[in-house]
Amino acid sequence: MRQSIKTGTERVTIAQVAREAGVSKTSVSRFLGGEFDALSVRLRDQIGTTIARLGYQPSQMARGLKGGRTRLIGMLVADILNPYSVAVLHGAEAACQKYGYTLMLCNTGNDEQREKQSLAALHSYSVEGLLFNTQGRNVTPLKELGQAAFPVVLLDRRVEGCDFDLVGLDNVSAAQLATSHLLEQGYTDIALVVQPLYGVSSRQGRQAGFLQAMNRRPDCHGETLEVHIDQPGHTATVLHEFFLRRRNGGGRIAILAGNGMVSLQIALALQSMKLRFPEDIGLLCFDELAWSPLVGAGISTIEQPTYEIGFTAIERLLVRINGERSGRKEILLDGRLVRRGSTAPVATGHAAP
Amino acid sequence: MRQSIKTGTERVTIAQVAREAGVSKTSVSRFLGGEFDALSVRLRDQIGTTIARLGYQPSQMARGLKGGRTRLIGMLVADILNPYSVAVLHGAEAACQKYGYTLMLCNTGNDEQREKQSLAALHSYSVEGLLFNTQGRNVTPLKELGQAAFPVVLLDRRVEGCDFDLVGLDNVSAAQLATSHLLEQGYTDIALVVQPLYGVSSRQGRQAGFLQAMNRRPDCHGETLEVHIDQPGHTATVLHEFFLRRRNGGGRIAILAGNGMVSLQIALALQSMKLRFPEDIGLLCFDELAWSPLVGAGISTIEQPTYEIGFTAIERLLVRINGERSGRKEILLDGRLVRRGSTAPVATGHAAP
DNA sequence: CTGTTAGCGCCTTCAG
DNA sequence: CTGAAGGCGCTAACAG
Repeated sequence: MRQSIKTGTERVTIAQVAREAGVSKTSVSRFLGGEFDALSVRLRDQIGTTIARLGYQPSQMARGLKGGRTRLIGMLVADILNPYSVAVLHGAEAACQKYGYTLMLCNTGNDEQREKQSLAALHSYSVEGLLFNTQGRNVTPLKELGQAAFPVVLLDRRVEGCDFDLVGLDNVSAAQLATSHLLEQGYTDIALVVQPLYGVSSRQGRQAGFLQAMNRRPDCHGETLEVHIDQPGHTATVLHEFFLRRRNGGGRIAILAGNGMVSLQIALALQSMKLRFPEDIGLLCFDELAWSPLVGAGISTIEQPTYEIGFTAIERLLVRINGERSGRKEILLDGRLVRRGSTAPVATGHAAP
Repeated sequence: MRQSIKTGTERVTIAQVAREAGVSKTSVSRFLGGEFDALSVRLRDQIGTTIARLGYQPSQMARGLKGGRTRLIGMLVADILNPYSVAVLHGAEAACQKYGYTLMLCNTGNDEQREKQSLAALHSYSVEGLLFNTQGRNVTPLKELGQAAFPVVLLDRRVEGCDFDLVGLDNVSAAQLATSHLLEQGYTDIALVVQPLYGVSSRQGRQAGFLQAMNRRPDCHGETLEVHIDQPGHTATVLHEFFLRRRNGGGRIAILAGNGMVSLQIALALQSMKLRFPEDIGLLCFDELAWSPLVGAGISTIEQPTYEIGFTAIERLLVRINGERSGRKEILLDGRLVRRGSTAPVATGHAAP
């Protein structure tokens, strides 16, 4: 006879519904499970009415406890401040809503310790599966999941030694597309600017595509520049050195930014160096951002189908959750080139001041 | 003796730990609950070792079922594509991680139907509290929560007829700050451009601050422009009309953008109208965005302490969850003016082409 | 078609 | 200090 001190919201239970409807809990449970062919019309109506009247909602906790169907999906994001992650999250959340799942979100901030803790947290809630955008280093905890055949779909970044499904961009093709575009526009000295390659397969893929495209043009020069974007001024320094190194070669210089975070740093660096694009330097960026059309004459980009990536990843995960046991599958979606002023061909050599 | 067909990850249970450690489930439970003073050192060690060896993690589902402490917090976001929401989410997620909670995220896309469904979903998982960034219209389901004294903290937007706590920007002051800045810089014809005011208290607050500041300057002209940013070209049209209407008044025109989403539309519109700032028009935007420094001579902004808003909101929610019953509390944080080129005072009347 | 009986994994009295 | 027993809300055999 104790009163709940907590909220006053006494949760309506299946037992209450059963009692008020004058039936057994089992029947109510069947109703909830949609087993209508196992219920007389009379019962069905009584139960339906009572549920509506009481505003009853089954507890997913209790349901999950029994059968393991928690209808929960965990999502681990390497960096929630990265617009890419958010865009993918958007698609994933939409898919979850469509299929009746709920997303538990953890941001790891590219930290392996937090990644591990978050993994533990999600596990403790018996999520049915995981969408995983890993930070890349020290992936032992992930591997354990793999051995346990736990449903996991990787986002964007592959993990060595694990045979998880993956959904992401076709990085090699996209980078080829990007590089070819720059070459076609008459750029001859191109720097691919990326965050540290180590451990991040998508960056490596983009580099591979870049190199392949450059190799077809021995008359042109290509190099990869690694920048630490959390280190203030680093991008500007690296860029400056590159520019000094190549400016007198007589070629036309361009930069290919490896992702949206890098794009921002590059745009800021170019601004501080007073370099305009495309007059002084060509610029093409991975990731279409809200502001891509706005800066200078507009920045050309490789747009990723981010919403689709997130949505597809959830669908793939649900397939796994529903028991599919086939081999590892990679779903690579195509990037799209968005041409803007920053890669326009400049008539003649327009010298910087 | 049935094998789990699902994953092969046979969940380690408290019973297993108890058996292997040669103790009772109760003792293990005490260990988990931190009741060490009720355990002999020997037991404590045995249990600790066994837990570590088995990699046991208690099921939050089962825990929650019993006592209601699910350690789950639901977050309802009006629009995940709004950078503001993401920034707040960032802070909220960090706070959750700090305090051992996990976030269940739902995006309502500013749709009242989805808001209602998401609410139901979160409820079914027995979240202990809710962070709520409502779409504003039709708030009956929210009110029911209020009557049940369920812990809720509102983000950014107030809800009429509910006495929930709220964390957000001090919109009135921030708008005064913004408007004053424009006036000080010599702008005389100012348009506050916002999304529809109806039902969204933060927009109304910003308008109030704007009007208050304008009223102190009867020699200047201020008006509020509502735009529908999902309607292509609408912002440009409204802006164009405003510009035509005021350009011959001899005053200096400026725009105050009501939030980040609007800022983007305005920047695009101005670009298509070939209007430069500050030469042709002044521009000040609510919400500091990654690209604010990049466009034109840089866009002046009112920066919100978004991370802090999210973090504080969680902390406030936890206070409520832990039983605080005091009256409604509003925590309003201050905005910060970031001066850039877009509100620079222009020497003389610089006519547009 | 319907209800009874057992748990799911954990916490919480209540006895030793 | 320790453990046995009961129940949280729900589902899943197993009988009728």
